Formats: sequence, C-alpha cells, structure tokens
Amino acid sequence: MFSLLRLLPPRNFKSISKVSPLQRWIHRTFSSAAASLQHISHIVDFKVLFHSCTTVNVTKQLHALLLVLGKAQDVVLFTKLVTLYATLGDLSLSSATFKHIRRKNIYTWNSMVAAYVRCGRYRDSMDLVSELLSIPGTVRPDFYTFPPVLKACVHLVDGEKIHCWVLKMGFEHDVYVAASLIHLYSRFGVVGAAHKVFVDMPVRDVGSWNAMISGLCQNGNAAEALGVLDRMKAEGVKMDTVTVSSVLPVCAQLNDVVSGVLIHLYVIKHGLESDVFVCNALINMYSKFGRLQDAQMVFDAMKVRDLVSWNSVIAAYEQNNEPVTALEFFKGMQFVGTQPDFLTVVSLASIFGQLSDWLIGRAVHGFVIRRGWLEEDVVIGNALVNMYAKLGSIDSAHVVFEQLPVRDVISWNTLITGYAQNGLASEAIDAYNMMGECRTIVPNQGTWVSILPAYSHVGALQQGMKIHGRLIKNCAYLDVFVATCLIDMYGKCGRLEDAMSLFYEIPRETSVPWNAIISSLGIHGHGEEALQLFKDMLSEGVKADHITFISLLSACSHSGLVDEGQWCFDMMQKEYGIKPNLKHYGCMVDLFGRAGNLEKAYDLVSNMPVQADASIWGALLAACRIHGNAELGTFASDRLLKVDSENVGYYVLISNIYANVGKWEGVVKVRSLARDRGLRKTPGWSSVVIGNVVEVFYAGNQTHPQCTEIYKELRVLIAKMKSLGYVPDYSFVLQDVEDDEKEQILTSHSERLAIAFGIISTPPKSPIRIFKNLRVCGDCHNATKYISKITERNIIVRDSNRFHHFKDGICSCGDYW
DNA sequence: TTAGGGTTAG
Repeated sequence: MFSLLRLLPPRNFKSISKVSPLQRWIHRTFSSAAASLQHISHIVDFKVLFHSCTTVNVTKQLHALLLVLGKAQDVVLFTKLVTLYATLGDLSLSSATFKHIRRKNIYTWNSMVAAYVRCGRYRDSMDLVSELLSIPGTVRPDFYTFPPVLKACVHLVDGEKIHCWVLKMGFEHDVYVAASLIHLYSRFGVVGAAHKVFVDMPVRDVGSWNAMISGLCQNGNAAEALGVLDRMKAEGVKMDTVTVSSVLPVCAQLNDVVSGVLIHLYVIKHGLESDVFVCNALINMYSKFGRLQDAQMVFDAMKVRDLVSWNSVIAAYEQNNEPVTALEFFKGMQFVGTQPDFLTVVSLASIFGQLSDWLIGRAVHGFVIRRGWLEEDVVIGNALVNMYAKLGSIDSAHVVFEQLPVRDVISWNTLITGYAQNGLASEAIDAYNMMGECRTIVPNQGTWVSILPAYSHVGALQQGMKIHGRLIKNCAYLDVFVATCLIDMYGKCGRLEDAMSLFYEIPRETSVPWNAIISSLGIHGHGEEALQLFKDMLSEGVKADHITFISLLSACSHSGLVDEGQWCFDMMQKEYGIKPNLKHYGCMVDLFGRAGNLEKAYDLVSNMPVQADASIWGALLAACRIHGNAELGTFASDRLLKVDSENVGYYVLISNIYANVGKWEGVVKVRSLARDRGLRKTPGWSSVVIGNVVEVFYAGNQTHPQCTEIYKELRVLIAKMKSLGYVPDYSFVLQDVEDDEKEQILTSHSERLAIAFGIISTPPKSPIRIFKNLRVCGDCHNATKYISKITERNIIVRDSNRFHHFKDGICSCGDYW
C-alpha cells in the first residue's frame, strides 16, 4: 500500500492522516478523478501490492482499491484474492470473493478448492469439486485440482472415489497428483497401494521420493524408508529440506546415531540449516539420542524459531529428566511472546509431575480446562492423568480419567501404570480388567508393560503366564521391554528357571533385560550367578548403567558378597563414571551392615555427599537389629524418625532392637510413641495360590470360610514348635497388651494364616508359595523355619524385599530380612 | 493466477 501512497500528490496526502479509514479515502479521492484512475491502474504494480498484504485488513483495503479501480471482473487479480484471504485465515471473505467472480476459470476453482482445504473445510472442498464436475462447459478439473482434494481425503473417507476420478482423467502420473496419492494411501495404512503408485510413475521428482519415504515412516517401516532413501541417492536425486525432515525422525526411531549425524553434516554442507522444519527435526532427533548439547546447539543457532522449535527443545529437556532446564526454555518462549499450544502444555504437565509441584500442576490442569483442550485432544487428558499419578495423587488421576470425553488405549495404560507405580497393584489389575470390557480398545505394548509389574507385585503367576501365552502368538514377547517385564514377573513369582530361559530367547543388546535378570537372581539369593551374568553382559559388549549397579549391589547384599559388592561399587564410579545415588548407597549400607561391619556402614552414611533418607537409616537400623548393636541402633532410629516418622515398620524395628538387649523401657517408649502419633499400619496381607485361585489373608482374618480349620492347624503347629524350642518374640507386637494376647496377635499374622491354609489345602510335603506385601515379620520368619521342619515342606515366601526359601528348618536368607 | 511431499505427543 505504501508504494501507492507515494504516488499521490502532497496536497491530498496531508488529509490521509485525518480521514481514515483508508478505504473511504481511496473511494473519495479516486472516484472524483476518473482520469487519475486510469493513470494509476496503469502504473501501480499489483504484484507488489499483493506482496505487502500480510494482514486481512490490508488485503481488504487492496480489495476496495481494486473495486474502485473497476477491476471487479479481473479474474486473475480476484483469484489471487481468494487464495490470499484463505492464507490469512479468513475463509468467509475468500468464498465471498470467489462467488462474486462471474467468469470463473479453472484457476479460480482450483484456488477455492485449495482455500477450503487450507482452512480445514474438507467436505466443502469435495462438494466444490463435485459442483465443478457437474457444470457443463469447458472448465474441467486439471492437474492442479487434485492434490488439495487428495489432502482433504486424508481427513475424510473418499480416497478411493477420488483416485477413480484421477485415473479416469489420466492424471495419476503427474508428480504432484502422484505424491498426494502416495501420501493419501500411506495415511490410510495401505502402503502397498502407495508403493504401486510410486513404482508406476514414469518420472519421479524429489517430492515423489519424499512422499514414499515419509509414507513408509508413518507406517512404522523405518528400515524400509532408509532403503528407499538409498535408492533415491543412487538415482542421483538430492535430498532437500523435506527429505531431511522426514528422514531424521527415522534415524531417531532406529537409534541410528551415525546416519543422523551424517545427515546433519549434509544439512550444513548444503546450507539447509536455515529451514525451520529441518532444525526442529534435528532437535528432536538429538533429544531422542539423549544428546542434549547437540540439540541445544541446533536450537541456539536458529535465526527463526517457531512454536515447534520451542516445544521440541522444552520436550527434549523434559524427556531427558531435566525439568528445571525445560522450564527455563518455557520461560524463554514466553519472553519472546510465542503462545503455547497443547503440546507445550503436555510437556509442562510432565515437568510439574517430575518436579512434584502439586500446586502448579493443578494450575496447568485449570489452564487446560479454561482453554477447553480436554475436549479437543485425548493426548492432553492422558498427560494430566499421568501428571497426577506422578504427583502421587492417584485419586485426582482417576477423576480426570473418568471425565475424559474419549479414552484411548494410552489413557488406560496411563491409569494402570499410575496405580501400579503408586503401589496399588490390585486397583491396576481391576483397571486392566475393565479395559478388557471395552471392545474398542486394543491392548498394546504399553498395556503389557503396565499390567505385568502389577501381576509381579501380587505374585499373580497364572495371569502373567496367560499374557505370556497371548504374546507368544504374535511374537510381541520379543519386544525387549515386554520381555523384560515377563522376566521380572517370572523372577518375582518364584520361577527363576522360566525367567532365565526367556532371557536367553530375547534380543539382549541393551542393559534393560540384563538388569531384570540380575535383579531376579539377586532376590533369589543367587549372588554369584548374578555376578557371572554381569561379566557375561560386559563380554557381550553391553554397557552397564546405574540400574545395572543397583541390581548388582543388591544381589551382592542379599548374598553377603561384601568384597564383590565393594568391587562393583568402585568400578561403577571409576570405569563408568556413574555417581552413586541414594539407592546405590542404600545397597552398600545394607551390604556392610548385614556382614556385621557396622562401622564401615556408618562411615559410609556419614561421608555420603547426599543427604541420607529414611531408606539409608532404615538399612543401618536393620543391620543394628541383626547384630544387636543397640547404641548405634538408637542413634540411627533417632535420625530415622526425624526424616520419616510415619512408617510404623520402623517403630517395630526399633522396639525389636531394645527387646533383644533387654531394654524394656525402650520398648515401652517406642510403643507409646507409635500410639501417640496415631500411626496406622499399612494393612499387611499375604497371599497363597491354591489351584488357580489366589487367596488373600489379612492379619487376624476371621471371615475365611475355612477359618476354623486354619486356626486349628495353627494351634497344632504352635504346640509342636514350642516342643522344638520356639519362643514367641513379643517385640514384634507394638500393641500394649498382655503376653497371651501378643502370642495370639503373632499367630494370626497374615503370613501364618496363608501358610496354614496352604498346609491344609495341598498334599503333604508339597511346596507352599506365599506372597507378602510388606517385609516378613521376624517372629513369623522364625516360626516358618520351624514349620518347614515339622511339615517337611519347602516354604517359599516372597516379601517386599526378596525370596526366603525355608527348608528343613533353615532359611536361604541366612536370617536376614 | 492455482498444486504435492516435512518437524513436536501422552
């Protein structure tokens, strides 16, 4: 518009600033001087004017000018306006302009069709093409008509119909039309049809290759996509920005760092790094590789950044567990005035979940509600369910889940995982069963990865095996994450042999399955084998990570392998540069403490660079109990109750230490402390599987149909145990009651009920497997040794820590629990 | 004057 203003005489120019809007002014000025109109329409370069139309308002002014200049029937200029309005997002002006053009040519029709597609009005674009086909005359669809319509078909279901039109008119070999067809078929998952269009093309340009490559990628055929890329290169077609931005996600998916970096070099060499799509794809790829520095380097070098760039860099830090840095980038995004979209908020939800920031997490939820995004996309709802689950607020997670207008398989997976990770295994199983009732939901890899740990947790071997059977049918068990869950399930359900044989069946290039099998060996007390497997892992060239060392250190600690544990701990730091975290320190304190080296354990706690938490003091306290060190025990319990005064299990431990050294006043003190604080114990339960039925017992259960028989069996057992020297250890009872009542309380502990039920429900001498959700009680541990001797049975108890194999009066754990 | 193929997700 400014080039036009410069043409005007200064006398009139003066009045412009006062007489606004421009449209009115133009009308008055020019209609009074028809000669000037002619003059101006000759010298004004409309192309330049179109170029400066960057907003709807300016375009409206140009539109008015064209009308004033008597150009209303200039089909070329008005066709341009149709496109321009649509590009600027004003479809109603676009279609109004279209309707006013009397002598529409094919350019006009094509522009309107494309305008509808650009603004997401797919059905209207189809209707317009039908209208065009139905009107008699010489205006017929051409090469240009179909690519936008085919794009519309991606969102509709008329793809086949349009392909027929295309074939009928003989347009299928046009490179633009063919690329759209390939894209369309790929989007509908019909890769074969897409490929046929591709191979039938007599001439292919880079766009054709791009369509085929991205089509393959979007259907999960990543390796094939790279194959097509190689063929493209072999035919001498050069990659452009579109090729690069389609292929980089493939490198990320295949974890192919070498190809990814080579393509990055190509980008630099060919000057493609000014393309926003390319840079965004690079950021995402480096993020998936975990190479945050490279991702940030690309981001920093970008001259133009769009919403996707910011989302990508925020997600990069969020997904690599650096929520604080991610948040800084979010602030940077706000600083430059880029408005967040729902994907930004998906990252934010995860960030505040990771940061355990409940208040801001809720604010994010409120923001989503105000924007109405929950109704728009299921992804954002799932992100909120996940956020609340991570914040430990599983009830809120459930409420959001219930309110979701649409639930997909990921909504269910997120809920199941949420329950499982908050220790609510049976709720997770209930959710999984409810999901099974929704016919529209097909479980996927994520479902198995969420439900199997819940089964492991409660020891539901049968159900776990049922899933294994289902997965064998479609080879889904070969997926390394699913297989790892199965290994873990077999390990935790006492089937170590099955865990081992599955381990040797599956691909094991990453540390993930190794960590699971090492951990399984550990909880079964097979420390030596765990170490051997660790050595095998290294000789197979698999890189150990911090989880490997947690599995390994805990295996050493369960088996009392002090020197070996120390060796691993040193190697982890020196050779792998892994800084020990609280879990590693916890294992080491356990290891030294259990072996009786309390001084070393205490030294480690005192010299840790991180603040000791309850698990560390708990480990030290447990060691003090085993070795009867009341002095250090008192100190540790003091510290322990400062960091966690809510866990009643610790009070039991402390009371037990005092009792063992005869400090009865200490026992009384701890009991009253527990009572005054109103601590309620996490309900302990034990389960035993009889046939296919899982029987669950809570302490003091009186409601089981075979209750009378169970207690009768227990009375018989107690009498025999006492004759063999069993003395009940009342220090495991926190209630302040008489001794005979304490004995009664111990006798009705859940593990003992489960064992008694196992004895009366299975043939003599057959093994009994028990699961307990907490650590097995010390007195029950002692009692079970006697029971295994009296009944000549193997009794296998899995508690929250490890397996205890009781046989002939001895426990595999060496009385450490 | 009109057109294709591309980057971010729970």
